[in-house]
Amino acid sequence: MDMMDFGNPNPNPSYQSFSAPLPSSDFILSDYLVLDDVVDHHQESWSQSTETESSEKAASIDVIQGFSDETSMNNSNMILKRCKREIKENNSNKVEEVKERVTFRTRSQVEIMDDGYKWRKYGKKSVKNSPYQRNYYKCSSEGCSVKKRVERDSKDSSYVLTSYDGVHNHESPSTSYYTTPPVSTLLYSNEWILNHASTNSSSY
DNA sequence: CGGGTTTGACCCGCGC
DNA sequence: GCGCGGGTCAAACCCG
Repeated sequence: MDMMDFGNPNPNPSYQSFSAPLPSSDFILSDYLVLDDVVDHHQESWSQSTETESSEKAASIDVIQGFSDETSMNNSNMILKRCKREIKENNSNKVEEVKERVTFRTRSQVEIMDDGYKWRKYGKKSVKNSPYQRNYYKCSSEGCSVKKRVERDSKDSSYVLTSYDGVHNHESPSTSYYTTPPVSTLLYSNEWILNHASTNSSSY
């Protein structure tokens, strides 16, 4: 299986290489979505509506704001859905358990994308309502529990859905791709999107 | 031989 | 309680 550089679709707030994807071979980055939990909650449609989703999960918090203008986002080939934080209640105490999940939808002919981190495949499952199988990967770095799921979009097989769960607690093995110093997690969530929404429009 | 992949089994949560 | 589906485990296998 060919590997290809995917820029860095990585929820790790410390790095920012999105602006410098290195297209190679048959990788086509002509359409790009940043989504949250889209696989779980929006299977019926990839339409670009954003108005009704936040009400689906009362515990969800939008950390991305300021993109009401979908048209402008479309023009940059990158459509932001939202990033959420899930809050879970734990017995007596209300514990805020942050589960960073970011889902990317990428038009690609291959499913393996090199995002700068080293992944170890640990499972593969067939998915209901999809002819394609979902692959499960863990970050192979010691002590890092970041996971990702990769599956092909059942509605449009030319797209690959990549979901990242968690945040890397280490640097990417290929730090040469990264140029921006670390910023705080929540700040990054905004800045990362904002920067690329404004700078990527002519990248592809 | 070490590290990654494959794949069937197992676990768990959820809906009925 | 039961079945289903998603997620994970781990032994076997593969490959450099």
